[in-house]
Amino acid sequence: MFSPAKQNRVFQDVVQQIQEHILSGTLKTGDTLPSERDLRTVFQVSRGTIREALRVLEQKGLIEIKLGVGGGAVVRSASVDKVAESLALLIRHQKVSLGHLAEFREGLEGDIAALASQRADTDDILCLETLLQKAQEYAEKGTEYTGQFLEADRNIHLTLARITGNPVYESVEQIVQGNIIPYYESRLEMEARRLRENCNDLQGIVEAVKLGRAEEARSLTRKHVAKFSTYMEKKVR
Amino acid sequence: MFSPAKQNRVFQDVVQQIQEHILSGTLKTGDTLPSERDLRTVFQVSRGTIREALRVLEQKGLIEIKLGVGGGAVVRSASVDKVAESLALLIRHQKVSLGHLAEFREGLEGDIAALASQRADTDDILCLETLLQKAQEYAEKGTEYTGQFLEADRNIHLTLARITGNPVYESVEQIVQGNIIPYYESRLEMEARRLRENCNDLQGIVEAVKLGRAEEARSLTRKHVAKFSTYMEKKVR
DNA sequence: AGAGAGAAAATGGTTAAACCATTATAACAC
DNA sequence: GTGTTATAATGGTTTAACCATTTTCTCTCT
Repeated sequence: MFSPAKQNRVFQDVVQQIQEHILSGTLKTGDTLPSERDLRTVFQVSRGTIREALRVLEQKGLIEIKLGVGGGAVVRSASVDKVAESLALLIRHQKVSLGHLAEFREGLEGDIAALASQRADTDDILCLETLLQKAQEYAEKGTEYTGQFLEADRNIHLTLARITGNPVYESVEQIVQGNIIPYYESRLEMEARRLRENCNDLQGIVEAVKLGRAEEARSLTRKHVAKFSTYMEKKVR
Repeated sequence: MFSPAKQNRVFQDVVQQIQEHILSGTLKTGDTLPSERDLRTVFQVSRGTIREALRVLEQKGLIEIKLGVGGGAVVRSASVDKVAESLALLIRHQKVSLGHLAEFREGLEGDIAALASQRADTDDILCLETLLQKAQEYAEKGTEYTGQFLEADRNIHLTLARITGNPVYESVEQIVQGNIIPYYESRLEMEARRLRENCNDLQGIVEAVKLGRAEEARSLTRKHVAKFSTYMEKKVR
């Protein structure tokens, strides 16, 4: 029925006003805000208050600060960095487990692969096949190249996300990968046999995408991702 | 090869030190940091600098500030709020279209429904059936109750997300709904027939979840969500 | 005229001291 | 005891000053 009464801190109003103008487009990416001393007169508050507001906006990823003449607060282009950062904090605080993230990833990558199958053009396929070939090369070179293989694998998934043409999938994919891959790399030590097995998975996925078989691509991708998660669980135990 | 040289702002060092102690567990949830005036002497910096650091930590969701005697910065239990907030900012800032968000939602809700089917216990089913009944009542009352019907629909989806037991799904679901529902409500004016049709969709989904038929639940849910999106597109044109 | 050095100015970063607003606790009056 | 009031601790805000960095302009030397 009631919502918590808001704290009336002056800097929050400053944050709110500037944020609205950024989100509504009045302030565009690359625009520079007035200097702190000018903002002081605009908002009729002290410089300290202005600076607290700028710290919040900076932490939200909406602006960055440049020094010197002509410097000041510059409106940033939207990026996934801050989402990834706060998700990483949650994981370190153990509110979200890697298992939860891996499960989410399984569904996510499945949906992405299914959509990509329906939308990939010949250039996209070519790109995927190039990446696949790299992955195969690293896989054949053996376990010393696990890192490079995983990077190729990661690129294939990112490319699939790009092929969907949907920026939401692209961003979420980046966020999830940014938080889950470091764990894979530090904890997965695959045998050569596993590397080749994963590589075959990837080949099957690319093939399904090429042929436009959405549900097959989804299913193969889910199994592929789930396999990684299973390795993880064994290692974590 | 090189990474960007870090800016040496004093408050960032303060942030870093406090954050490390929170994440490492030296500072536990509920602990209170020393007062700003004490921190000033601890870190040997001015109060303004301390306050800028506290604003950053607050925005990260690591602390919250209480007023008055015995107040100060209290270590928070990490929550998904900040991830949700920054993801919502990203969506708004990127000017993600409703179509993209709706498409993402289709996959998301499908995955959620599939998982929920495998995990719902008898209490969960009861909860879903109660919500379903409410939705049916509003649907029968006609188009004046579209708002209430949509709220019931929203609750069913949120409940399914909760049933997965995966906080990632729960928060992503909340974010998507928070960014997409306002548009539905302002632009959708359903005919009575459509209301009942949607209601039947929901009934089918709940039934599939009850019987543990994951793929059926996924498929029905995708169609249900896609139907909303189609209405939207017609209205937007 | 061109190039380099250096001064000047704009701007963020930091400090210090003071006062206001809010809140818990202690002291006091009944 | 109980209710009220005073006190003190603490965050919120203001002001004024100075430092550090960076750009731009100017001047000097060749």
